[in-house]
Order: sequence, then structure tokens, then C-alpha cells
Amino acid sequence: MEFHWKTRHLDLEQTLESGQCFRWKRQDDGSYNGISGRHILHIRQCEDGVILETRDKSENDYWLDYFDSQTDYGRIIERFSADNTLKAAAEENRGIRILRQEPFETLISFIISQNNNIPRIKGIISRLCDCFGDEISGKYGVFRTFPTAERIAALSPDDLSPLRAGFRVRYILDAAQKVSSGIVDLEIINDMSLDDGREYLKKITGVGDKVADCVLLFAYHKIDAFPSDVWIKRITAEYYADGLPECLEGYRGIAQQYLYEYFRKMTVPENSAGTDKTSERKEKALI
DNA sequence: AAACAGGCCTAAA
DNA sequence: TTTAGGCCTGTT
Repeated sequence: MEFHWKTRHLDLEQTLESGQCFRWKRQDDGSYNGISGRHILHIRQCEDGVILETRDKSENDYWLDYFDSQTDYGRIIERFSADNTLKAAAEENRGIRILRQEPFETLISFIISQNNNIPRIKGIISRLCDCFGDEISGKYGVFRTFPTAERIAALSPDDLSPLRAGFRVRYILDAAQKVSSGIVDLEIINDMSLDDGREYLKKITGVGDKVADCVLLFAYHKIDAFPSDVWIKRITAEYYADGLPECLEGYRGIAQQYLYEYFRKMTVPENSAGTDKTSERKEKALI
């Protein structure tokens, strides 16, 4: 079943390789295959938007929600234009959307992300799903579901050693145990404020401010969450030392994603490691 | 070889 | 309440 979604604010590469998700598989033709929950999607870019291909048309709504189709990104970008740096960052990355991902998968993924790099994060998550997820096969190949909290909670640290997740194994198990036992109820976070949700998630060992904010932003769509990672700290220190501009209020998470991508591209060119980062950054950002 | 990676935990003041 | 070390593993 194909669905043509016309939008100028979904660039698959910008969105799916922006560090908010880790399981999408890019095909040689530039399309992507993905799984969320038990739903499989093949999606490709077209001139005026994207084409979603699901197994059953009843899955369209799931994916439109996943891709946050109800949010007007054009309006938000307009609002951000009050700040020059952010304006440039947003215009260049106008195809980024903030996804609405499955909470448990997002929680575990960002626990794994700490003090780690994206290729290895992807590897660990992939091995986790290969070892403990259910297989679903179809027209676009074989997929594996993200394992449930119950499944992981029943495992031992030794069981998880094939993941090569290092010190994070203890955190993964603690999260799975607290979720499956109900000590942490991922459902009720939907009704919590940003601050309450952050404190609640921090009951899990291995979840601090940064990981919590990533989960709140990328799973619960609390778009004022502002995950403060090493990159964003550099950016805010250099450009927003006196505080964030007012035009971000209420939408700081979306701004964060534009800024993160803008400066990451600048600092880490596709071909090789960047050189002379500071001067390159300054040159571009002051335009 | 040594440092670093989209942090967090623990111990110590 | 804030601040240093250390941490699995992999890559450069």
C-alpha cells in the first residue's frame, strides 16, 4: 500500500541520520527501510515529499504519527528566524522532523548512546535486536522487532555480553527490570511535565539529564526538552553565552536539532575529519 | 600510543 | 551540592 505525503519538511537523510534514531537502513537507491513496534515501512523521497509503502493501509496512520505529520514545521522555522544563527541552521535543515518513537526503544537506545559514538551505538542496538527481537519478514527483507522490557529483564549480564555494550549492560538491565516490573511506567510520562518526566526517568540507573531529555524529546515529543550534549554545550558557550534567544521558547528541542546538525556538518565534513574547527564555524555562522 | 566518543556513577569535600 | 576519576569498547 503506497501513500504519497506532500511536505517540504521531511528530508529522509536529514531526519533519519540526525542521531535521533539508530535503526533505519538506507538502500542503494536512497530509500529507507525501517521498523517501529511491529510495523514495517519502506519510504522514499520524491519531488514534493515522500512515498510511504506499508504492508497494510491501516498502518499509514501509525507512520504519519511517527513522522510527526501534525506539526507545522514551516511556522516554527519562521519563528526561529528572529535569531540569525538559528535562522541559517533551520533553513539549511528544514527537512528535519522530530520523530515520535517507541518509548522503551528510545530509552534503551539513549542509555547505550552515552559516552559512545553513532556507529557503535547502531552496532550494539542491532545486535540487541538480532539476539532478542522477533523476526518479521516481508517484501523488503527480514526485520527484527526491538525486544520488549520483559524479554530483556529476564536476561543476565552474561546473556548480553554478545552486544559488547560494556559498562552500559548494567544500565540496560536496570531499565528493563524497572519498566517490566512497573516501577517505571512509561505510559504515564505522556501526562507529565517536562521536569517531572525528567526526574521520573532518572530513577533508572544510567539515566541522567541528557539521556532523559533525549527520551522526552524523541519519544514523547516534549519539544521544549533541550538535551545538553557536548556539541550543544560548545555551541551555546560560543554563541549563546548570555542565554538562549526568546524565539526558542517552547520549541527548544527542535532548535537544538537544527543547531546540532548545522554545526556537526560544519565541523565534521562527510569525507574526512574536520580541521581548524573554530575558525570554520565562526566564518559560516556569522553570515 | 593516547585520546576521545551526543554521560553517568561513585566517592569525597 | 558540587567536583574529579573512572568506565567498556572501538576508532583514529
